[in-house]
Amino acid sequence: MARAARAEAGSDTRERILSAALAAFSQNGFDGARTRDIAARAGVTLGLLQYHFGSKPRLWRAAVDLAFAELGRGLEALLEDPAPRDTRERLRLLIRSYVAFVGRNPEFVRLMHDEGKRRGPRSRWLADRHVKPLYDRLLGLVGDAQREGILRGGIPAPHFAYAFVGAVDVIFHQAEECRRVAGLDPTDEDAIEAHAAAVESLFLGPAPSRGENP
Amino acid sequence: MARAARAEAGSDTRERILSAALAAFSQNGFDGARTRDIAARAGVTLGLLQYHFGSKPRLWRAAVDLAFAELGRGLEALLEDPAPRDTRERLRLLIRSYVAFVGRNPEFVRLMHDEGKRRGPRSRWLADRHVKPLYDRLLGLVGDAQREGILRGGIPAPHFAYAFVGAVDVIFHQAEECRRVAGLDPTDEDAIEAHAAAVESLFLGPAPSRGENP
DNA sequence: GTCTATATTATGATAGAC
DNA sequence: GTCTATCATAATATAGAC
Repeated sequence: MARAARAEAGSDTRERILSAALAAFSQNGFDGARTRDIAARAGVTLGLLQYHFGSKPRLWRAAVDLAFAELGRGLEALLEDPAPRDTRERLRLLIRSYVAFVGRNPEFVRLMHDEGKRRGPRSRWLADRHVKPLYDRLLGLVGDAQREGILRGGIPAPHFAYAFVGAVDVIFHQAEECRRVAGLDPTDEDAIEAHAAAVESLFLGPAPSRGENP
Repeated sequence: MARAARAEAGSDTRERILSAALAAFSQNGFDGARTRDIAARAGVTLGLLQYHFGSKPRLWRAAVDLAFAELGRGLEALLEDPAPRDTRERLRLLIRSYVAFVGRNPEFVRLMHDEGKRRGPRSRWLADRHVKPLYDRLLGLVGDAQREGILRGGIPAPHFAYAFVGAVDVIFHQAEECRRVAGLDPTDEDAIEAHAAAVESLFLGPAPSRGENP
């Protein structure tokens, strides 16, 4: 099994590089991230990055694919599997899960925001390959929930969708700023929980009949 | 008036450079922006940037100061001058003005988001000098409005504040992405208006007694 | 697969003429 | 104040040994 062993070892290194790249790109953006730094974080040398990924843009794309795969694993299970009682409860779970995912993986939002503001091939690749499918699903959910009267109507779905993801994402995207100006670490589990409750309350309205004090 | 004329000319060039720098830094981030490109956009040469600002970080700070000065002019007038009827109406106007400002000056949010995610001297300078004062005022407004029952209570003010700015900012920050995935240009005046209405509805609740159709 | 060079640009900064 | 060089460095990418 010499071949399998080699593949195994190589694949492990590949993953360490990818993980380091994800961290570097999300912290410093595409331009701010340095391939030398990524190699050092992964404990390898520069030449190996070139061997495995060929170029900085290719490495970036592989890292983005990884980030979205993690999001997929975090959300798919929820959306398909554990039978949600009704649409409202399904939405509530989705909000909770999304806030928890972003709170624990803020690098995901940072990657998206670094490119979402630009024109250019990277930006288009990201929008077409990853953002569009997510956006379409979110738009569908919002539209359905509005028609069922669960979400406030009268708000165009795109504006609703962007207001929602913005309300969730920014506190985690700006975690450093938040720590400094608000003295609050939003990535604490307590803060994640508090933010999930805040977003749920703002977008779903106060929970109906759960026996809490007025 | 030879001296004044020279100062005038110099000051005009300085402003062109600053304006070009603001555009470049907000589009591409600090690391992505190139001093050569900024010089070209301003119609001057590299040496002149060095003469006027000394270094790239100093130029960046000057551009950020400019962006926040523009925000200040956009909001101060509103917060002080045109007597608002009551707290609710004052909040409503503030929301409208902030959405309009961000919609017409998305570079402002992009500057903040490029640094708010990082550690480092630039990030700290921005947080301490510009973000903290704004944040404190917003926190005060939110707290007051919650006590008066105008804003939904039970949400910790920092979470409310970040949810609010996020709900406003992201659609404009991600304008390029939004055009591509949603087919909507959020910087259109109509879209700005629609987003202001969406945020107002989400955070202030439906307008009371304005005679619209159910 | 992994490393140690090295080549090639392109960047921020400087020096000095006008 | 403004421009035209030029410097020094740091980045990505390549070549080739092991």
